Amino acid sequence: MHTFGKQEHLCSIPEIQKLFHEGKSFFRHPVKLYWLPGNWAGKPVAKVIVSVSKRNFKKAVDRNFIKRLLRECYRRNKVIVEDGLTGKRCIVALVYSGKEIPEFKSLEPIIIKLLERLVKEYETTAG
RNA sequence: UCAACGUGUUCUGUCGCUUCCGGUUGCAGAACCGGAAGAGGAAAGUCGGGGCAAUACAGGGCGCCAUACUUCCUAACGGGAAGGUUCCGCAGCCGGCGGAAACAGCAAGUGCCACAGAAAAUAACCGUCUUGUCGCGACUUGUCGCAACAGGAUAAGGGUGAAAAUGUGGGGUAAGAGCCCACGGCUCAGGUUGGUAACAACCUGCGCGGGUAAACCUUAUGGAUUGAAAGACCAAAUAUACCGGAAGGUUCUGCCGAAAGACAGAACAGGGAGCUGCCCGCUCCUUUCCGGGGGGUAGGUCGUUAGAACCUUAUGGCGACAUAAGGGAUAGAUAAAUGACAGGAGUCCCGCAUUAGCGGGAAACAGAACCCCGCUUACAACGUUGAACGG
Repeated sequence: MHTFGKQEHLCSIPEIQKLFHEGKSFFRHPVKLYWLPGNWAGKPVAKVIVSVSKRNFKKAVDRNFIKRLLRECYRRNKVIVEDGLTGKRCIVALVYSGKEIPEFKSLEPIIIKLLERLVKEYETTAG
């Protein structure tokens, strides 16, 4: 139910490059969300990648921690996307662009808002 | 306080991640269930060295780079062990202890040495001594003294400086000087003794040359380059060299042929692209379909986790370490797993009580990326050991 396995990760290099070059994005401090509609036949509704800038966090420990938080937030709230976009497919990137190490409790509501907005935007652009 | 070494919190619940094993369903791709394992002493910096891999490579010289007291250890190292020398510290000397060293050569050549100083390396500014000329003075009348100018000798004294030409004493001399002598210091050469050696002690002899090689350089030794994104293999889609099969407008020419026809070339038609808002026009290109197929992209598999490894004991060695015997072993990700939340336990700190206790807070440095051996740097708290001496 609340799984976040390998299938739901976005791993293909060309797809990632396409997402960051052509994808639409919106921002809610301190996380930026990129997205594009996908067109595969398989199971997951969304493939997700998380990213933290090396410029803001020099230590690998800090970057790993933030990525784990982002992944955890998505895992707990991905029902929003699965219910909102049944039958559709999309690829998503969550980029942390803040400069301080966040806490789980403050980060989770932001992710919820972002995912709700993603569902709305997808419906207005795709029809 | 400093230095060295060691340890580097832990348990339960809920949800979740990666790998492996087992089971169920399914033709299969997969899905689900259960179980096991899952970051460090530095995983870091990527600074040495090696394994491994690819490429290059007759042999030699020059060049370039690295290293630089000695012996030993090691697969190897710029690492380590033991020892030597010099310097520093323990208020002075000797011993002892501790620490530091880019510790081969400036006595092979070349260069450089700020400021100050006459001068920074073929030393003469002041001073000291002396010769000549001219002048002045003295008197015992051809000597002495003083001053100026010109020349010579001199490294004893002065001041400058980080550093000024071997130190002290004596002789010597016009004044001086290793010029000579005594006792020292240092360099080189030779020898004796001890030591594997660096070196130390002593003896003899030539000598006295300032510093600087993290200046060029000289000597000796070593050195191919790249780096797991190395490299090996499998390989969708799309385009396609090449091969096979089928179909392939009209006319003319050449060639083969009796003919049918095949091949080649040209023109026209057709198709496509460009110029343009459109037409005309001009330029360029020229079969189509099906099958095979090589290289090769996305992606995947291997490399890829048992290794010069670790632990214990014994033996050898001052020691680094070596040898032998025995023992325990599952991290393998790849836009990159090892987590989040909640609640305890232990440790430390603060406050209140100062006997149990209560409340609050803190837990560093830091995240495997082919694998090893080192070095360097970071580090809360706790534990162990050592440290400022003798005559």
